[in-house]
Amino acid sequence: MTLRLLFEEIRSNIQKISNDLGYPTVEFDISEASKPEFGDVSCNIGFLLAKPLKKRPSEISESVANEYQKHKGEFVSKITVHPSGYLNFVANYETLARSVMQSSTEQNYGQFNVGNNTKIVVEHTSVNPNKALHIGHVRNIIIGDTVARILHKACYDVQVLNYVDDSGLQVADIIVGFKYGGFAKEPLQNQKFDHYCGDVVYVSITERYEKEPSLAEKRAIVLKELEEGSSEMAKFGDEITRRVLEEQLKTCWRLGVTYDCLNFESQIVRSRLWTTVLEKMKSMGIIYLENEGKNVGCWVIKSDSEVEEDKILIRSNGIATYIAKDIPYATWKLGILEDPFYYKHYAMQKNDRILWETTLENTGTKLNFTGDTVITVIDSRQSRLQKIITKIISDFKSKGKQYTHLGYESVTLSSDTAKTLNLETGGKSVQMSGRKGLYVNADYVLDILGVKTYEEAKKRNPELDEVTLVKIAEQVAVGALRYSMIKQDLDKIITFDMAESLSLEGDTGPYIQYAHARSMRILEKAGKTPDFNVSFDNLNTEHERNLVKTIGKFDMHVEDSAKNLSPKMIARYCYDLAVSFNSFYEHIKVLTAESPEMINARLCLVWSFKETLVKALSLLGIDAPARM
RNA sequence: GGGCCUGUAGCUCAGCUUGGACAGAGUGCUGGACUUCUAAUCCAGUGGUCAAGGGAUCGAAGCCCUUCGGGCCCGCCA
Repeated sequence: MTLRLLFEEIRSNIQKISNDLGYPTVEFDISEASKPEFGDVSCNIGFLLAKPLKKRPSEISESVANEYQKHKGEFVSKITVHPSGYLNFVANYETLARSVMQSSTEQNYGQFNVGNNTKIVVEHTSVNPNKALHIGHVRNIIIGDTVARILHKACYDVQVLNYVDDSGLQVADIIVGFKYGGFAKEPLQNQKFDHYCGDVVYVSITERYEKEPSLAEKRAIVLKELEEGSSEMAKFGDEITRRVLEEQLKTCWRLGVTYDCLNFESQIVRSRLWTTVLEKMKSMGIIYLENEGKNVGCWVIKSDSEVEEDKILIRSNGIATYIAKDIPYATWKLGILEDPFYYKHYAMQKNDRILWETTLENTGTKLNFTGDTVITVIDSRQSRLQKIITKIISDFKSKGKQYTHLGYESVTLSSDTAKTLNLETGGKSVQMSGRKGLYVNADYVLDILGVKTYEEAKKRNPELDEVTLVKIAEQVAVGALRYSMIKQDLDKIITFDMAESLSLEGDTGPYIQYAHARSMRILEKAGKTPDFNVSFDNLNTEHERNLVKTIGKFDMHVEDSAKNLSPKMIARYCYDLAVSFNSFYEHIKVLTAESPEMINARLCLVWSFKETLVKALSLLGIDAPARM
């Protein structure tokens, strides 16, 4: 097992001692010591009892320590009291090392049961299928994918959805471009179709609306025809959006992201879901038909507060608004209503994960992609709308169902990067805009990163063949991008700078991957599998102990990360693990250690590290190449 | 006007949920370490009134209040 055992042992012993001494019950903390010289684990019980017992914290800690000395347990070797009042513990490293290292070789090491196999749905990506994915979408995708991976590790039964908004205005725009704007259906050269639609057709056509009112009129007509499912226009729209989607998904797969099911908005609109939900909301009195005032003739959600406006769900012309389309989808995700869809196979993804799509045609296949908890990953500019949806869902009072909006701040472009897109911002960063062509495509970033990582890998490993080098370069490029999107807090804006994103040193994905490559090299050169059935008494330098401890913390970080829906905690852990290893690597020789026993023990440690890092990195969707 | 987020080293950020021991990284800058398991590395130095003020507490970067700065959202757009 892991460091968790050490913590739990100390906790239960102190609880018992405190009871035996007749102390009042307090919620004391067992935490990692803040500095190595204090030991490994600290307890603050002295501070908490100081007031009720009218004694100095150190005095109380002293009494507890005296009792503790009598039966130290399996994992503690030393107890000390710091003058400040803290009660500090030093681990029994031999026991700890054996315990940690043996469990680290298990297949499911790091797993921790938070979810109890509860069904949970994560929806992310959900990009309009009229353009390529840009760096802002990547943050959404990587957060969603990482959270899904972590929840899976924390024993949730996870399904991942991607909502395809194929019936909106943005789609109409590119259709106008093809039908009336004079754009050829095929891009020139080898341009990806999604890049063509977004970078060329979409940007130009929105620019032309201003000068050509006739085009803008066409848009309204196209939009209307798109919503009528059987029209020629709808068929054409379907063909185009599917081609864009296909290209978008290639980018997602390139990033190591996979899904379980694609939901098409057009189908939700045409299905009976919408009318059912509408009736339900009407009958429950959640929405009202406005008889007077500026919203006359609209179905609205009444606002609770004075200052907030009522929210219109159905316009006076009978057409639903943007937010209205999200409500039936939310109920579908939670499985509140009967599922109107059939399912068909869309694609086979890596690791044999099948990607399904919804369909209204009777394929005979019924599947279930719903969950008791739904997590919708959307940037926090949508917080207001998401709050309304959450409220409506909770009004439905379906037992045990929970709708959660996982928000995050947006990605902006640095002033320098904006300048390369011909926008002078005067040193300020700027919000991206698909409409204005102000964005950096994900594929482009990966390509540029790939060139750099390829050159590096080739320089370091001239003997490797081309195919291997290209693969390593791509893995490192993806690692760099994914890590940069996840290491920061969700509430912090990421200012994307092209030049800066090419720096691969320090707190980056490649730094962590490099630690793995180093460990692999040692194991490779050792030429044998280490024997774990030995004593690890000899691993007694600070570097070795520190590495053992860090390895042993994996499951605690999985638990925290899952409970807080905080992917950065795992990023942080991967970095800490790599730092521990690199420090070990620089100071401790493995293959040239003084005795065969020492070599074996250190090889075990390297092996444990490697196994743990690979598992932790896989939660971030980052591959760990053996060479780089 | 209302709501959400944010302010910690020159720059980018951890730490804040759950208050406690001298406030940590990366980057930058200065210097050092490759005939050695890959230097995408390591080691040392440099660098901070934790935006400001007040409050409760034995104790605040953290909790509460006020103020100031920055971002975002408040449409019969999506």
